[in-house]
Amino acid sequence: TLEMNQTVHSSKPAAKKAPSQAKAAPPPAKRAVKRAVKSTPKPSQQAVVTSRTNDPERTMAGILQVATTEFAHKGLAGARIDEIAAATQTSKRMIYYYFASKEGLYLAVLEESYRRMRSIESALHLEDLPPEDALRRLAAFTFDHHHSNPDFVRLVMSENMNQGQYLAQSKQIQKLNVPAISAIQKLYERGVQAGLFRSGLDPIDIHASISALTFFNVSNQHTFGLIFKRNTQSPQAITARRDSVVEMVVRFVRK
Amino acid sequence: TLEMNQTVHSSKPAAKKAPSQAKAAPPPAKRAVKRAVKSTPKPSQQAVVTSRTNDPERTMAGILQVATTEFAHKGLAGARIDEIAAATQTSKRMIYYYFASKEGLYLAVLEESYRRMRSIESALHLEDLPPEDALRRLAAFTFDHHHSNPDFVRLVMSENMNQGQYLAQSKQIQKLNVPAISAIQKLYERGVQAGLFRSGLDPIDIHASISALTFFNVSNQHTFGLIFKRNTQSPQAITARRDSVVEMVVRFVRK
DNA sequence: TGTCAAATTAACCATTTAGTACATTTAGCC
DNA sequence: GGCTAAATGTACTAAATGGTTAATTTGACA
Repeated sequence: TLEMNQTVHSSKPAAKKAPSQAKAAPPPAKRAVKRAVKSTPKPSQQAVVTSRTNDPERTMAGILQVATTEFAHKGLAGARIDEIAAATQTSKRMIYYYFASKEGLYLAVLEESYRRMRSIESALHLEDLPPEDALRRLAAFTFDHHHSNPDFVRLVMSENMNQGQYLAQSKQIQKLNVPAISAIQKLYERGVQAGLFRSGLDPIDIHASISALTFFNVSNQHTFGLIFKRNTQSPQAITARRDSVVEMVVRFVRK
Repeated sequence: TLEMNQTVHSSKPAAKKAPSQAKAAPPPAKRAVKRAVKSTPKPSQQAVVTSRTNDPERTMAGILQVATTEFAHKGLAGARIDEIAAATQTSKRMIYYYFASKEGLYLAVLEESYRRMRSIESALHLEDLPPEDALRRLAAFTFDHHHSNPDFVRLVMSENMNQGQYLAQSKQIQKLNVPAISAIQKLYERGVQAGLFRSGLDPIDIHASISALTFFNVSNQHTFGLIFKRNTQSPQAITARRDSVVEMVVRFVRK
Protein backbone atom coordinates (compact mmCIF):
# COMPACT_ATOMS: atom_id res chain seq x y z
CA THR A 1 0.00 0.00 0.00
CA LEU A 2 2.95 2.33 0.40
CA GLU A 3 5.28 1.70 -2.46
CA MET A 4 2.94 3.05 -5.12
CA ASN A 5 3.89 6.69 -5.04
CA GLN A 6 7.50 6.01 -4.32
CA THR A 7 8.55 3.57 -6.96
CA VAL A 8 7.28 5.77 -9.73
CA HIS A 9 10.15 8.15 -9.34
CA SER A 10 12.99 5.89 -8.41
CA SER A 11 12.34 3.51 -11.28
CA LYS A 12 13.01 6.31 -13.74
CA PRO A 13 16.64 6.64 -14.80
CA ALA A 14 16.59 10.31 -13.81
CA ALA A 15 14.87 11.68 -16.89
CA LYS A 16 16.08 11.40 -20.45
CA LYS A 17 17.92 14.63 -21.08
CA ALA A 18 15.62 17.12 -19.42
CA PRO A 19 15.97 20.25 -21.48
CA SER A 20 16.86 23.49 -19.70
CA GLN A 21 14.50 23.40 -16.70
CA ALA A 22 12.64 26.68 -16.96
CA LYS A 23 15.00 29.27 -18.30
CA ALA A 24 14.33 32.44 -16.36
CA ALA A 25 14.74 34.92 -19.18
CA PRO A 26 14.67 33.34 -22.61
CA PRO A 27 14.69 35.40 -25.81
CA PRO A 28 11.07 35.02 -26.76
CA ALA A 29 10.26 38.54 -27.93
CA LYS A 30 10.98 38.27 -31.60
CA ARG A 31 9.82 34.70 -31.84
CA ALA A 32 6.46 35.59 -30.38
CA VAL A 33 5.90 37.88 -33.30
CA LYS A 34 6.91 35.28 -35.78
CA ARG A 35 4.57 32.85 -34.11
CA ALA A 36 1.63 35.19 -34.19
CA VAL A 37 1.89 34.90 -37.92
CA LYS A 38 1.70 31.16 -37.66
CA SER A 39 -1.50 31.17 -35.66
CA THR A 40 -3.09 32.94 -38.59
CA PRO A 41 -1.16 31.38 -41.45
CA LYS A 42 -0.96 33.52 -44.56
CA PRO A 43 -3.40 32.09 -47.05
CA SER A 44 -1.54 33.68 -49.92
CA GLN A 45 -0.19 30.32 -51.07
CA GLN A 46 -2.93 27.71 -51.36
CA ALA A 47 -2.63 24.34 -49.56
CA VAL A 48 -0.05 25.57 -47.05
CA VAL A 49 -0.97 22.60 -44.80
CA THR A 50 -0.13 24.44 -41.54
CA SER A 51 3.53 23.66 -41.20
CA ARG A 52 4.88 23.00 -37.72
CA THR A 53 6.82 25.58 -35.75
CA ASN A 54 9.40 24.64 -33.16
CA ASP A 55 9.05 26.61 -29.98
CA PRO A 56 10.12 24.85 -26.79
CA GLU A 57 9.36 27.77 -24.49
CA ARG A 58 5.86 28.12 -25.73
CA THR A 59 5.25 24.39 -25.72
CA MET A 60 6.42 24.03 -22.13
CA ALA A 61 4.54 27.11 -20.97
CA GLY A 62 1.38 25.87 -22.64
CA ILE A 63 1.64 22.47 -21.02
CA LEU A 64 2.31 24.01 -17.60
CA GLN A 65 -0.66 26.28 -17.85
CA VAL A 66 -3.08 23.54 -18.77
CA ALA A 67 -1.56 21.15 -16.24
CA THR A 68 -1.90 23.71 -13.45
CA THR A 69 -5.64 23.86 -13.96
CA GLU A 70 -5.97 20.11 -14.24
CA PHE A 71 -3.92 19.30 -11.14
CA ALA A 72 -5.58 22.07 -9.16
CA HIS A 73 -8.99 20.70 -10.03
CA LYS A 74 -8.39 16.99 -9.67
CA GLY A 75 -5.23 16.54 -7.67
CA LEU A 76 -2.30 14.41 -8.70
CA ALA A 77 -4.15 11.09 -8.76
CA GLY A 78 -7.29 12.47 -10.37
CA ALA A 79 -5.56 14.41 -13.12
CA ARG A 80 -5.31 12.75 -16.52
CA ILE A 81 -2.34 13.16 -18.79
CA ASP A 82 -4.54 12.51 -21.79
CA GLU A 83 -6.84 15.36 -20.85
CA ILE A 84 -3.96 17.71 -20.29
CA ALA A 85 -2.55 16.76 -23.65
CA ALA A 86 -5.91 17.24 -25.33
CA ALA A 87 -6.29 20.72 -23.87
CA THR A 88 -2.85 21.69 -25.06
CA GLN A 89 -1.78 22.89 -28.50
CA THR A 90 0.75 20.08 -28.49
CA SER A 91 0.75 16.33 -27.96
CA LYS A 92 1.13 13.93 -25.07
CA ARG A 93 4.59 12.99 -26.23
CA MET A 94 5.76 16.53 -25.51
CA ILE A 95 4.69 16.26 -21.89
CA TYR A 96 7.00 13.31 -21.45
CA TYR A 97 9.69 14.95 -23.50
CA TYR A 98 9.82 17.98 -21.23
CA PHE A 99 8.64 16.64 -17.89
CA ALA A 100 9.52 12.95 -18.03
CA SER A 101 6.51 11.73 -16.04
CA LYS A 102 3.18 12.69 -14.57
CA GLU A 103 4.93 13.33 -11.26
CA GLY A 104 7.56 15.42 -12.97
CA LEU A 105 4.88 17.58 -14.49
CA TYR A 106 3.09 17.87 -11.18
CA LEU A 107 6.26 18.98 -9.46
CA ALA A 108 6.95 21.54 -12.17
CA VAL A 109 3.43 22.89 -11.70
CA LEU A 110 3.92 23.10 -7.94
CA GLU A 111 7.22 24.92 -8.30
CA GLU A 112 5.92 27.36 -10.85
CA SER A 113 2.84 28.12 -8.74
CA TYR A 114 4.77 28.71 -5.55
CA ARG A 115 7.23 30.93 -7.35
CA ARG A 116 4.50 33.03 -8.87
CA MET A 117 2.71 33.40 -5.53
CA ARG A 118 5.82 34.49 -3.71
CA SER A 119 6.70 37.06 -6.31
CA ILE A 120 3.27 38.61 -5.99
CA GLU A 121 3.50 38.65 -2.21
CA SER A 122 6.73 40.59 -2.28
CA ALA A 123 5.02 43.52 -3.95
CA LEU A 124 3.49 44.71 -0.67
CA HIS A 125 4.84 47.96 0.77
CA LEU A 126 3.98 48.09 4.44
CA GLU A 127 6.95 50.08 5.67
CA ASP A 128 5.23 53.42 5.35
CA LEU A 129 2.08 52.46 7.22
CA PRO A 130 1.54 52.63 10.98
CA PRO A 131 1.98 49.14 12.51
CA GLU A 132 -1.68 48.31 12.96
CA ASP A 133 -2.64 49.60 9.54
CA ALA A 134 0.18 47.58 8.06
CA LEU A 135 -1.04 44.44 9.80
CA ARG A 136 -4.58 45.08 8.64
CA ARG A 137 -3.42 45.56 5.12
CA LEU A 138 -1.32 42.39 5.20
CA ALA A 139 -4.17 40.29 6.53
CA ALA A 140 -6.68 41.73 4.09
CA PHE A 141 -4.26 41.30 1.21
CA THR A 142 -3.58 37.69 2.12
CA PHE A 143 -7.30 37.08 2.36
CA ASP A 144 -7.94 38.53 -1.09
CA HIS A 145 -4.89 36.81 -2.42
CA HIS A 146 -6.12 33.37 -1.48
CA HIS A 147 -9.61 34.21 -2.56
CA SER A 148 -8.57 35.23 -6.03
CA ASN A 149 -6.14 32.34 -6.49
CA PRO A 150 -8.20 29.26 -5.72
CA ASP A 151 -6.04 27.12 -8.00
CA PHE A 152 -3.01 27.80 -5.88
CA VAL A 153 -4.96 26.96 -2.75
CA ARG A 154 -6.11 23.72 -4.31
CA LEU A 155 -2.61 22.77 -5.37
CA VAL A 156 -1.44 23.24 -1.80
CA MET A 157 -4.37 21.15 -0.55
CA SER A 158 -3.50 18.50 -3.06
CA GLU A 159 0.14 18.49 -2.02
CA ASN A 160 -0.89 18.10 1.60
CA MET A 161 -3.00 15.12 0.60
CA ASN A 162 0.28 13.79 -0.81
CA GLN A 163 1.86 14.50 2.56
CA GLY A 164 4.16 17.04 0.99
CA GLN A 165 6.23 14.35 -0.68
CA TYR A 166 6.70 16.30 -3.90
CA LEU A 167 7.36 19.63 -2.28
CA ALA A 168 9.93 17.78 -0.19
CA GLN A 169 11.79 16.93 -3.39
CA SER A 170 12.06 20.53 -4.43
CA LYS A 171 14.99 22.23 -2.77
CA GLN A 172 14.08 25.09 -5.05
CA ILE A 173 10.79 25.90 -3.38
CA GLN A 174 12.06 25.29 0.10
CA LYS A 175 14.84 27.78 -0.43
CA LEU A 176 12.35 30.40 -1.57
CA ASN A 177 11.89 32.77 1.34
CA VAL A 178 8.44 33.89 2.33
CA PRO A 179 8.23 37.67 2.00
CA ALA A 180 5.26 37.78 4.35
CA ILE A 181 7.38 36.62 7.28
CA SER A 182 9.89 39.44 7.23
CA ALA A 183 7.05 41.86 6.58
CA ILE A 184 5.29 40.64 9.70
CA GLN A 185 8.46 40.70 11.73
CA LYS A 186 9.21 44.30 10.83
CA LEU A 187 5.76 45.70 11.42
CA TYR A 188 5.41 43.69 14.58
CA GLU A 189 8.63 45.04 16.03
CA ARG A 190 7.55 48.53 15.15
CA GLY A 191 4.27 47.91 16.90
CA VAL A 192 5.95 46.62 20.02
CA GLN A 193 8.30 49.57 20.20
CA ALA A 194 5.42 51.97 19.72
CA GLY A 195 3.78 50.36 22.73
CA LEU A 196 0.82 49.20 20.63
CA PHE A 197 1.51 45.47 20.41
CA ARG A 198 2.23 43.08 23.23
CA SER A 199 5.66 41.52 23.11
CA GLY A 200 6.80 37.91 22.99
CA LEU A 201 4.92 36.83 19.90
CA ASP A 202 6.37 34.74 17.12
CA PRO A 203 6.07 36.12 13.57
CA ILE A 204 5.69 32.66 12.10
CA ASP A 205 2.91 31.92 14.55
CA ILE A 206 1.16 35.10 13.47
CA HIS A 207 1.64 34.11 9.87
CA ALA A 208 0.23 30.67 10.59
CA SER A 209 -2.92 32.24 11.96
CA ILE A 210 -3.33 34.61 9.04
CA SER A 211 -2.77 31.75 6.62
CA ALA A 212 -5.15 29.46 8.43
CA LEU A 213 -7.96 31.99 8.52
CA THR A 214 -7.59 33.03 4.90
CA PHE A 215 -6.71 29.65 3.41
CA PHE A 216 -9.61 27.86 5.07
CA ASN A 217 -12.03 30.33 3.62
CA VAL A 218 -11.18 29.06 0.17
CA SER A 219 -10.12 25.49 0.83
CA ASN A 220 -13.16 24.49 2.87
CA GLN A 221 -15.77 26.64 1.21
CA HIS A 222 -17.67 23.71 -0.23
CA THR A 223 -18.15 21.57 2.84
CA PHE A 224 -18.62 24.60 5.06
CA GLY A 225 -21.23 26.07 2.77
CA LEU A 226 -23.13 22.81 2.63
CA ILE A 227 -23.11 22.18 6.35
CA PHE A 228 -24.25 25.66 7.26
CA LYS A 229 -26.40 26.27 4.20
CA ARG A 230 -24.62 29.50 3.62
CA ASN A 231 -23.31 31.03 0.50
CA THR A 232 -19.84 31.73 1.76
CA GLN A 233 -18.79 33.24 -1.55
CA SER A 234 -21.27 36.05 -2.05
CA PRO A 235 -19.64 39.48 -2.07
CA GLN A 236 -21.29 40.36 1.22
CA ALA A 237 -20.22 37.14 2.89
CA ILE A 238 -16.69 37.58 1.64
CA THR A 239 -16.47 41.13 2.90
CA ALA A 240 -17.90 40.26 6.28
CA ARG A 241 -15.57 37.34 6.65
CA ARG A 242 -12.55 39.37 5.67
CA ASP A 243 -13.40 42.07 8.19
CA SER A 244 -13.78 39.43 10.86
CA VAL A 245 -10.44 37.84 10.01
CA VAL A 246 -8.63 41.17 9.99
CA GLU A 247 -10.17 42.11 13.30
CA MET A 248 -9.17 38.81 14.79
CA VAL A 249 -5.56 39.17 13.75
CA VAL A 250 -5.29 42.72 15.02
CA ARG A 251 -6.85 41.92 18.35
CA PHE A 252 -4.42 39.06 18.76
CA VAL A 253 -1.35 41.28 18.70
CA ARG A 254 -2.78 44.39 20.33
CA LYS A 255 -1.85 45.08 23.91
CA THR B 1 -13.10 17.68 -18.60
CA LEU B 2 -16.13 18.03 -16.41
CA GLU B 3 -18.34 15.08 -17.03
CA MET B 4 -16.03 12.51 -15.50
CA ASN B 5 -17.11 12.69 -11.92
CA GLN B 6 -20.70 13.31 -12.78
CA THR B 7 -21.57 10.57 -15.19
CA VAL B 8 -20.38 7.88 -12.84
CA HIS B 9 -23.36 8.26 -10.63
CA SER B 10 -26.11 9.08 -13.01
CA SER B 11 -25.27 6.17 -15.26
CA LYS B 12 -26.00 3.76 -12.43
CA PRO B 13 -29.61 2.64 -12.18
CA ALA B 14 -29.75 3.72 -8.54
CA ALA B 15 -28.01 0.73 -6.97
CA LYS B 16 -29.04 -2.88 -7.11
CA LYS B 17 -31.00 -3.49 -3.95
CA ALA B 18 -28.89 -1.70 -1.41
CA PRO B 19 -29.35 -3.75 1.76
CA SER B 20 -30.36 -1.93 4.94
CA GLN B 21 -28.17 1.17 4.84
CA ALA B 22 -26.40 1.10 8.17
CA LYS B 23 -28.79 -0.23 10.75
CA ALA B 24 -28.22 1.81 13.87
CA ALA B 25 -28.55 -0.95 16.44
CA PRO B 26 -28.28 -4.46 15.05
CA PRO B 27 -28.20 -7.57 17.22
CA PRO B 28 -24.53 -8.34 17.06
CA ALA B 29 -23.84 -9.40 20.63
CA LYS B 30 -24.41 -13.13 20.45
CA ARG B 31 -23.17 -13.43 16.92
CA ALA B 32 -19.87 -11.91 17.85
CA VAL B 33 -19.31 -14.75 20.24
CA LYS B 34 -20.21 -17.35 17.68
CA ARG B 35 -17.80 -15.69 15.29
CA ALA B 36 -14.98 -15.70 17.75
CA VAL B 37 -15.15 -19.44 17.55
CA LYS B 38 -14.81 -19.31 13.83
CA SER B 39 -11.63 -17.30 13.94
CA THR B 40 -10.06 -20.18 15.82
CA PRO B 41 -11.83 -23.12 14.21
CA LYS B 42 -12.06 -26.24 16.31
CA PRO B 43 -9.46 -28.65 15.02
CA SER B 44 -11.32 -31.63 16.47
CA GLN B 45 -12.42 -32.80 13.04
CA GLN B 46 -9.56 -32.89 10.56
CA ALA B 47 -9.89 -31.08 7.21
CA VAL B 48 -12.58 -28.67 8.44
CA VAL B 49 -11.64 -26.32 5.56
CA THR B 50 -12.56 -23.14 7.47
CA SER B 51 -16.25 -22.83 6.72
CA ARG B 52 -17.64 -19.40 5.86
CA THR B 53 -19.79 -17.36 8.22
CA ASN B 54 -22.41 -14.92 7.00
CA ASP B 55 -22.33 -11.65 8.83
CA PRO B 56 -23.48 -8.62 6.86
CA GLU B 57 -22.98 -6.12 9.68
CA ARG B 58 -19.44 -7.16 10.26
CA THR B 59 -18.64 -7.33 6.58
CA MET B 60 -19.95 -3.83 5.98
CA ALA B 61 -18.25 -2.44 9.04
CA GLY B 62 -14.97 -4.02 8.05
CA ILE B 63 -15.15 -2.60 4.56
CA LEU B 64 -16.02 0.84 5.88
CA GLN B 65 -13.14 0.86 8.29
CA VAL B 66 -10.57 -0.10 5.70
CA ALA B 67 -12.09 2.23 3.12
CA THR B 68 -11.98 5.15 5.54
CA THR B 69 -8.24 4.83 5.88
CA GLU B 70 -7.72 4.36 2.18
CA PHE B 71 -9.86 7.33 1.12
CA ALA B 72 -8.42 9.52 3.85
CA HIS B 73 -4.92 8.75 2.68
CA LYS B 74 -5.34 8.90 -1.06
CA GLY B 75 -8.56 10.72 -1.75
CA LEU B 76 -11.36 9.47 -3.96
CA ALA B 77 -9.35 9.33 -7.18
CA GLY B 78 -6.22 7.90 -5.58
CA ALA B 79 -7.94 5.19 -3.59
CA ARG B 80 -7.96 1.71 -5.07
CA ILE B 81 -10.86 -0.66 -4.66
CA ASP B 82 -8.52 -3.60 -5.05
CA GLU B 83 -6.37 -2.41 -2.18
CA ILE B 84 -9.37 -1.86 0.01
CA ALA B 85 -10.60 -5.34 -0.81
CA ALA B 86 -7.19 -6.84 -0.10
CA ALA B 87 -7.02 -5.19 3.32
CA THR B 88 -10.46 -6.50 4.21
CA GLN B 89 -11.44 -9.89 5.54
CA THR B 90 -13.84 -10.16 2.64
CA SER B 91 -13.67 -9.80 -1.13
CA LYS B 92 -14.10 -7.06 -3.70
CA ARG B 93 -17.41 -8.52 -4.68
CA MET B 94 -18.80 -7.59 -1.28
CA ILE B 95 -17.87 -3.94 -1.70
CA TYR B 96 -20.05 -3.76 -4.77
CA TYR B 97 -22.73 -5.85 -3.15
CA TYR B 98 -23.13 -3.42 -0.28
CA PHE B 99 -22.01 -0.11 -1.73
CA ALA B 100 -22.69 -0.46 -5.45
CA SER B 101 -19.73 1.61 -6.64
CA LYS B 102 -16.53 3.28 -5.61
CA GLU B 103 -18.42 6.53 -5.21
CA GLY B 104 -21.07 4.81 -3.15
CA LEU B 105 -18.42 3.51 -0.80
CA TYR B 106 -16.80 6.92 -0.62
CA LEU B 107 -20.08 8.55 0.27
CA ALA B 108 -20.77 5.94 2.94
CA VAL B 109 -17.34 6.63 4.41
CA LEU B 110 -18.00 10.37 4.40
CA GLU B 111 -21.36 9.95 6.09
CA GLU B 112 -20.07 7.59 8.72
CA SER B 113 -17.11 9.86 9.50
CA TYR B 114 -19.21 12.98 9.84
CA ARG B 115 -21.71 11.18 12.03
CA ARG B 116 -19.01 9.88 14.32
CA MET B 117 -17.40 13.32 14.62
CA ARG B 118 -20.64 15.04 15.46
CA SER B 119 -21.52 12.51 18.11
CA ILE B 120 -18.18 13.05 19.81
CA GLU B 121 -18.59 16.83 19.65
CA SER B 122 -21.90 16.67 21.41
CA ALA B 123 -20.28 15.22 24.51
CA LEU B 124 -18.95 18.62 25.60
CA HIS B 125 -20.51 20.14 28.71
CA LEU B 126 -19.82 23.83 28.69
CA GLU B 127 -22.92 25.02 30.50
CA ASP B 128 -21.36 24.93 33.94
CA LEU B 129 -18.25 26.89 33.02
CA PRO B 130 -17.90 30.69 33.04
CA PRO B 131 -18.22 32.01 29.46
CA GLU B 132 -14.55 32.62 28.80
CA ASP B 133 -13.50 29.29 30.27
CA ALA B 134 -16.15 27.59 28.20
CA LEU B 135 -14.86 29.25 25.06
CA ARG B 136 -11.29 28.30 25.89
CA ARG B 137 -12.33 24.75 26.49
CA LEU B 138 -14.27 24.57 23.24
CA ALA B 139 -11.38 25.94 21.20
CA ALA B 140 -8.83 23.69 22.86
CA PHE B 141 -11.10 20.69 22.47
CA THR B 142 -11.65 21.39 18.79
CA PHE B 143 -7.92 21.78 18.33
CA ASP B 144 -7.19 18.44 19.96
CA HIS B 145 -10.10 16.89 18.19
CA HIS B 146 -8.74 17.73 14.77
CA HIS B 147 -5.25 16.85 15.81
CA SER B 148 -6.19 13.39 16.94
CA ASN B 149 -8.45 12.68 13.99
CA PRO B 150 -6.29 13.41 10.96
CA ASP B 151 -8.24 10.94 8.85
CA PHE B 152 -11.40 12.95 9.28
CA VAL B 153 -9.54 16.12 8.40
CA ARG B 154 -8.17 14.47 5.29
CA LEU B 155 -11.58 13.21 4.23
CA VAL B 156 -12.92 16.74 4.48
CA MET B 157 -9.96 18.03 2.47
CA SER B 158 -10.59 15.36 -0.09
CA GLU B 159 -14.26 16.23 -0.32
CA ASN B 160 -13.39 19.87 -0.84
CA MET B 161 -11.10 18.83 -3.66
CA ASN B 162 -14.24 17.20 -5.06
CA GLN B 163 -15.99 20.53 -4.60
CA GLY B 164 -18.33 18.97 -2.10
CA GLN B 165 -20.21 17.09 -4.80
CA TYR B 166 -20.64 13.95 -2.73
CA LEU B 167 -21.51 15.69 0.49
CA ALA B 168 -24.09 17.57 -1.56
CA GLN B 169 -25.77 14.24 -2.33
CA SER B 170 -26.16 13.36 1.29
CA LYS B 171 -29.24 14.94 2.78
CA GLN B 172 -28.37 12.84 5.79
CA ILE B 173 -25.20 14.72 6.67
CA GLN B 174 -26.58 18.10 5.83
CA LYS B 175 -29.44 17.55 8.21
CA LEU B 176 -27.05 16.67 10.99
CA ASN B 177 -26.83 19.70 13.23
CA VAL B 178 -23.49 20.90 14.45
CA PRO B 179 -23.44 20.75 18.24
CA ALA B 180 -20.58 23.23 18.38
CA ILE B 181 -22.77 26.00 16.99
CA SER B 182 -25.40 25.95 19.69
CA ALA B 183 -22.65 25.55 22.27
CA ILE B 184 -20.98 28.69 20.98
CA GLN B 185 -24.24 30.56 20.80
CA LYS B 186 -25.12 29.79 24.40
CA LEU B 187 -21.77 30.59 25.91
CA TYR B 188 -21.46 33.69 23.78
CA GLU B 189 -24.81 35.03 24.92
CA ARG B 190 -23.87 34.35 28.51
CA GLY B 191 -20.64 36.24 27.94
CA VAL B 192 -22.39 39.22 26.44
CA GLN B 193 -24.90 39.41 29.25
CA ALA B 194 -22.13 39.19 31.81
CA GLY B 195 -20.53 42.19 30.12
CA LEU B 196 -17.44 40.18 29.20
CA PHE B 197 -17.94 39.77 25.46
CA ARG B 198 -18.63 42.43 22.90
CA SER B 199 -22.00 42.09 21.21
CA GLY B 200 -22.96 41.75 17.58
CA LEU B 201 -20.90 38.71 16.71
CA ASP B 202 -22.10 35.77 14.68
CA PRO B 203 -21.74 32.30 16.26
CA ILE B 204 -21.11 30.71 12.88
CA ASP B 205 -18.41 33.25 12.16
CA ILE B 206 -16.77 32.38 15.46
CA HIS B 207 -17.04 28.73 14.62
CA ALA B 208 -15.50 29.36 11.22
CA SER B 209 -12.49 30.95 12.87
CA ILE B 210 -12.07 28.16 15.37
CA SER B 211 -12.39 25.59 12.62
CA ALA B 212 -9.97 27.39 10.35
CA LEU B 213 -7.30 27.74 13.00
CA THR B 214 -7.55 24.16 14.19
CA PHE B 215 -8.18 22.47 10.86
CA PHE B 216 -5.30 24.18 9.10
CA ASN B 217 -2.94 22.94 11.77
CA VAL B 218 -3.57 19.41 10.61
CA SER B 219 -4.49 19.87 6.98
CA ASN B 220 -1.49 21.98 6.03
CA GLN B 221 1.08 20.55 8.37
CA HIS B 222 3.19 19.08 5.59
CA THR B 223 3.62 22.08 3.33
CA PHE B 224 3.86 24.46 6.27
CA GLY B 225 6.50 22.36 7.96
CA LEU B 226 8.56 22.16 4.79
CA ILE B 227 8.38 25.84 3.97
CA PHE B 228 9.32 26.97 7.47
CA LYS B 229 11.60 24.05 8.31
CA ARG B 230 9.70 23.53 11.49
CA ASN B 231 8.45 20.40 13.11
CA THR B 232 4.88 21.53 13.59
CA GLN B 233 3.91 18.25 15.20
CA SER B 234 6.26 17.99 18.15
CA PRO B 235 4.48 18.05 21.51
CA GLN B 236 5.93 21.46 22.31
CA ALA B 237 4.96 22.93 18.96
CA ILE B 238 1.46 21.53 19.29
CA THR B 239 1.00 22.94 22.77
CA ALA B 240 2.33 26.33 21.82
CA ARG B 241 0.13 26.48 18.77
CA ARG B 242 -2.95 25.44 20.71
CA ASP B 243 -2.34 28.11 23.32
CA SER B 244 -1.95 30.68 20.59
CA VAL B 245 -5.16 29.61 18.88
CA VAL B 246 -7.14 29.65 22.11
CA GLU B 247 -5.79 33.08 22.97
CA MET B 248 -6.70 34.38 19.56
CA VAL B 249 -10.28 33.17 19.81
CA VAL B 250 -10.78 34.58 23.28
CA ARG B 251 -9.32 37.96 22.40
CA PHE B 252 -11.63 38.11 19.41
CA VAL B 253 -14.80 38.01 21.50
CA ARG B 254 -13.59 39.84 24.59
CA LYS B 255 -14.69 43.41 25.07
C1' DT C 1 23.20 24.56 -48.53
C1' DG C 2 23.93 20.30 -46.39
C1' DT C 3 24.02 18.39 -41.69
C1' DC C 4 22.32 17.02 -37.40
C1' DA C 5 20.56 17.64 -32.89
C1' DA C 6 16.46 19.40 -31.02
C1' DA C 7 11.57 19.35 -31.42
C1' DT C 8 7.44 17.18 -32.71
C1' DT C 9 3.91 13.75 -34.44
C1' DA C 10 1.09 9.60 -34.63
C1' DA C 11 0.33 5.07 -33.61
C1' DC C 12 0.98 1.67 -30.31
C1' DC C 13 1.46 -1.08 -25.80
C1' DA C 14 1.34 -3.14 -21.16
C1' DT C 15 -0.80 -2.57 -17.02
C1' DT C 16 -4.00 -1.10 -13.98
C1' DT C 17 -8.63 -0.64 -12.50
C1' DA C 18 -13.58 -0.32 -11.73
C1' DG C 19 -16.95 -3.35 -12.28
C1' DT C 20 -19.39 -8.13 -13.38
C1' DA C 21 -20.97 -13.11 -14.39
C1' DC C 22 -21.69 -17.03 -12.34
C1' DA C 23 -21.35 -20.56 -9.19
C1' DT C 24 -21.66 -21.66 -4.27
C1' DT C 25 -22.67 -21.51 0.58
C1' DT C 26 -25.06 -20.00 4.65
C1' DA C 27 -28.87 -19.66 7.75
C1' DG C 28 -33.55 -18.32 8.83
C1' DC C 29 -38.01 -20.47 8.42
C1' DC C 30 -41.75 -23.73 7.71
C1' DG D 1 -34.77 -31.56 7.29
C1' DG D 2 -35.54 -29.33 3.14
C1' DC D 3 -36.41 -24.64 0.71
C1' DT D 4 -35.07 -20.14 -0.51
C1' DA D 5 -33.27 -15.64 -0.31
C1' DA D 6 -29.40 -13.40 1.36
C1' DA D 7 -24.44 -13.49 1.47
C1' DT D 8 -20.05 -14.73 -0.33
C1' DG D 9 -16.00 -16.38 -3.30
C1' DT D 10 -13.60 -16.97 -7.85
C1' DA D 11 -12.48 -15.75 -12.12
C1' DC D 12 -13.09 -12.72 -15.69
C1' DT D 13 -13.61 -8.31 -18.77
C1' DA D 14 -13.74 -3.91 -21.07
C1' DA D 15 -12.04 0.42 -20.77
C1' DA D 16 -8.93 3.76 -19.20
C1' DT D 17 -4.34 5.27 -18.54
C1' DG D 18 0.59 6.24 -18.03
C1' DG D 19 4.12 5.68 -20.90
C1' DT D 20 6.89 4.36 -25.29
C1' DT D 21 8.56 3.30 -30.10
C1' DA D 22 9.84 4.85 -34.19
C1' DA D 23 9.63 7.87 -37.72
C1' DT D 24 9.46 12.88 -39.32
C1' DT D 25 10.28 17.83 -39.40
C1' DT D 26 12.41 22.10 -38.05
C1' DG D 27 16.04 25.40 -37.87
C1' DA D 28 20.63 26.88 -36.26
C1' DC D 29 25.05 26.73 -37.96
C1' DA D 30 29.41 25.14 -40.24
